[in-house]
Amino acid sequence: MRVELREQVTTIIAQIPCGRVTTYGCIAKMTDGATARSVGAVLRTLPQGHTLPWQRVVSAGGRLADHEGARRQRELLAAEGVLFDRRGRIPARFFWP
DNA sequence: CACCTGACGTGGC
DNA sequence: AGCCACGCCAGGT
Repeated sequence: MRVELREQVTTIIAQIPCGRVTTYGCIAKMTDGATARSVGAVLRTLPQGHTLPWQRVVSAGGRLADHEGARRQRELLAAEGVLFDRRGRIPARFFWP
């Protein structure tokens, strides 16, 4: 993918406050031409040792995307105060712009 | 170049 | 609610 795109995406994710989340689609709209799928591609190919709060990126409707780290993601979010409703979804009040 | 495979979103049923 | 096409696009084979 284009380098500027990776930079835009990583920059945005780095700005998500602790205890808040945002979606792939939302990030995509903030960048210049990215799609939700390409945002996912960026997260998938992050280098080892990065410090990005990747756990704060969720799917539309506050659901967690189905991937290997989903279990871990849920723990990290819960640890920073993000709650899940009984259907496993994150309420809108935790969304960052 | 032609496929295939995803950390997606939306709309229809 | 759950399932399923479809559109989308970056990377790998």
